[in-house]
Amino acid sequence: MPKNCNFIEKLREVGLRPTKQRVKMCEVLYNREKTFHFTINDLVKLLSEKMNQKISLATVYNTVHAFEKKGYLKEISIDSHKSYFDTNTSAHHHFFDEDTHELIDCDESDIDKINIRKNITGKKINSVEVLVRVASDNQTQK
Amino acid sequence: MPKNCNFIEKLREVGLRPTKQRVKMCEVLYNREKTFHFTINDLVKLLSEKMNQKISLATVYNTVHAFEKKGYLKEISIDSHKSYFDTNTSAHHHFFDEDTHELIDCDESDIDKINIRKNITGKKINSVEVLVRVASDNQTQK
DNA sequence: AATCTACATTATAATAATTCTAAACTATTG
DNA sequence: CAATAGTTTAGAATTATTATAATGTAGATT
Repeated sequence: MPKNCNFIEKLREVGLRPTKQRVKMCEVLYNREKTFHFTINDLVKLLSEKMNQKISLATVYNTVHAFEKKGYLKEISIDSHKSYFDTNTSAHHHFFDEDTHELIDCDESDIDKINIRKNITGKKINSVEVLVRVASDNQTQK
Repeated sequence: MPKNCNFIEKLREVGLRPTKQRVKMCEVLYNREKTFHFTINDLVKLLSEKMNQKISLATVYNTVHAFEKKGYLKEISIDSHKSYFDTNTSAHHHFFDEDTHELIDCDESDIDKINIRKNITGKKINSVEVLVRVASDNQTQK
């Protein structure tokens, strides 16, 4: 979703009613310069603290999953027990900072196109994603 | 850990006492032809059903984490809310079958070496892993 | 081989993330 | 502006995991 677009229209386009909770969540998620990586907990905090918007936890879960299903959010796999989401829904790779637990997007140019030589009969490739784990240079490796 | 090796010795080597629970878990995990991918739940089931070994859930968690810390197991990132582990602890890539939720190892030859051009100041790369999601050919894409 | 002690195991309680439920609410349709 | 189908909500339920504290045991010491 582009920044400062008509969120009401964008929600209607995919068959989601533009409730005030959903529109507010769109503003928080998409009105930013860079793509946003977050956990549900991050988002709830942001909504309540920064926007003093009291949206029920269940609604945040519902909405994030609705946005994901409609292609407005993407879930990212990290080995924690939390789900991370990304407002950049295009196929792209990530760095994960193991010190700060922050996700960083990779540009197209950062990693060459991955060539998969393996083929599994009857299965098609849905996505190919690289996760690069980084950590502070001056510390013992995990 | 190699198949049919001296598990008692292997445990002692890394400072873990070879208790009967740990040795039994070694047998279940490492006495196989191919590498084994599992969740804690899979492992508990295997231990109780196939081996009729009643090992407490807490011990399974403790032991899996102990084995991981000592480099005998590796955690794999999948977007589920469960942790997946792999008896193959070398750096390697995976296929994830979204239909069956099964993990499949990639051979060295399946994917070219990944070249990372991005550099984050003060951070070193700990690992680079590719996850290829596959699904049945004749179904609507997720 | 009996004893000691630090490490392990265990059942159970606690916590954390997420999902479910069912009642109250609201955006849209007619 | 009433009907209704989709939403929101608080709170309960569920699931995965970790903590606790009592009991058990491997390996060292006598």
